Amino acid sequence: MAAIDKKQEIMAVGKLMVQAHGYNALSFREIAKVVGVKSASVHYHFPTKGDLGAALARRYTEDGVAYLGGLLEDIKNPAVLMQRYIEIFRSVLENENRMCLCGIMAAERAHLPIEVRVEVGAFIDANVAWLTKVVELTGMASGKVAEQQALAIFGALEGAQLIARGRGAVEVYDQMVATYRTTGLMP
Amino acid sequence: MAAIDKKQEIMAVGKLMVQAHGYNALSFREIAKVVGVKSASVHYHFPTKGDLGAALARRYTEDGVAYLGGLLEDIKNPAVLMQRYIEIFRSVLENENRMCLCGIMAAERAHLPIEVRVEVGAFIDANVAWLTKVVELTGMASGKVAEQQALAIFGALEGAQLIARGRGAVEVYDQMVATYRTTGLMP
DNA sequence: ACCTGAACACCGTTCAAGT
DNA sequence: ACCTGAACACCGTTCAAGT
Repeated sequence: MAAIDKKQEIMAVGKLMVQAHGYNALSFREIAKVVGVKSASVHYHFPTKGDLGAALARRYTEDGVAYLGGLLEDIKNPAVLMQRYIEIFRSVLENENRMCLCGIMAAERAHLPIEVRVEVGAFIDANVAWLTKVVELTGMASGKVAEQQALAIFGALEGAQLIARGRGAVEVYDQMVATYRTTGLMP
Repeated sequence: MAAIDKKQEIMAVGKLMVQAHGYNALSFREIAKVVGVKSASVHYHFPTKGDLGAALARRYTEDGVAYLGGLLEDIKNPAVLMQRYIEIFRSVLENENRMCLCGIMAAERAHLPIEVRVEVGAFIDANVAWLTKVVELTGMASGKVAEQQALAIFGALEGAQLIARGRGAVEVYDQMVATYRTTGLMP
């Protein structure tokens, strides 16, 4: 069988770099070393760093959407759905203190090339859309109000992940989520 | 009168750079150009980039603590105190879409030098301590529970600022805060 | 179609040398 | 005490040249 596509290898290596240290830690020279080519070759596949970043974010969103869509088909209980969603954010944190690829990019968003920013926006939109459905399933709210609550939930979880990561303690994430729940922000 | 201390000038320029684009956008060569010296001279005042970043964070925390302390003395109504706190985050966003200097650094925390990380941690601690007092004033909670709620509020506001900034829309911040309030996360 | 070497303009950092 | 020039090892990017 043929060797794995260089393009796929580059994306795999790049994804880990971003999750570990953010977009600006993406290094063409570093990727080249790991993949076993020269940095100019990486530019052949992804002309600019922005192209690579955008490709990573787009792929990540596609995978996430597929996964969340599956959950929505399999599970009808909104509390369980939310629990699963919370666990996604948690498991990424547990995995070498990484962050959701788009979450960390959202944090860097201001100094991101426009093409990456667009993909990160698409990720946020997809998440809020999914959360809106879950909120509606709970009967807590519907329509515009449900969407607003979904956005608030997303923002709160992003913030919790960020701070827990800064502390290097998953327990901080758990604690914050627990408070979000008891205060009624999320089911 | 003598020219302003070069060290102070460097810090003033550096502060704006971080608030606008984050820690990694801090450039010794760029600062040197603006201040009118060579980059090696900036290193004379702040040996490493970490030293400069830590100094900026420490100063920012000191100023913040002084301001918040003043609020606590002048205002006894916790709802008003919280309103003021929310407005601080909001006004920074309005000011050229900047972010709280430590907020943006908190987002970058994972790839920050340790000495900067410590200062950012001190900023978070100071904010949570202040928020804990406000929560206790409301009578919503006290002791450990109040502290947990304070942490949750801080994280939620950070998240809201982050996302609103990404969107480039202050209204998103307002909307999220409104939801935090109606759901009972904060007074 | 894919890769490379070499160059360009950027970094932070170090250090011997100047005043 | 404060500043500088020059060097070092890093960036992303470009491009003519190779297979």
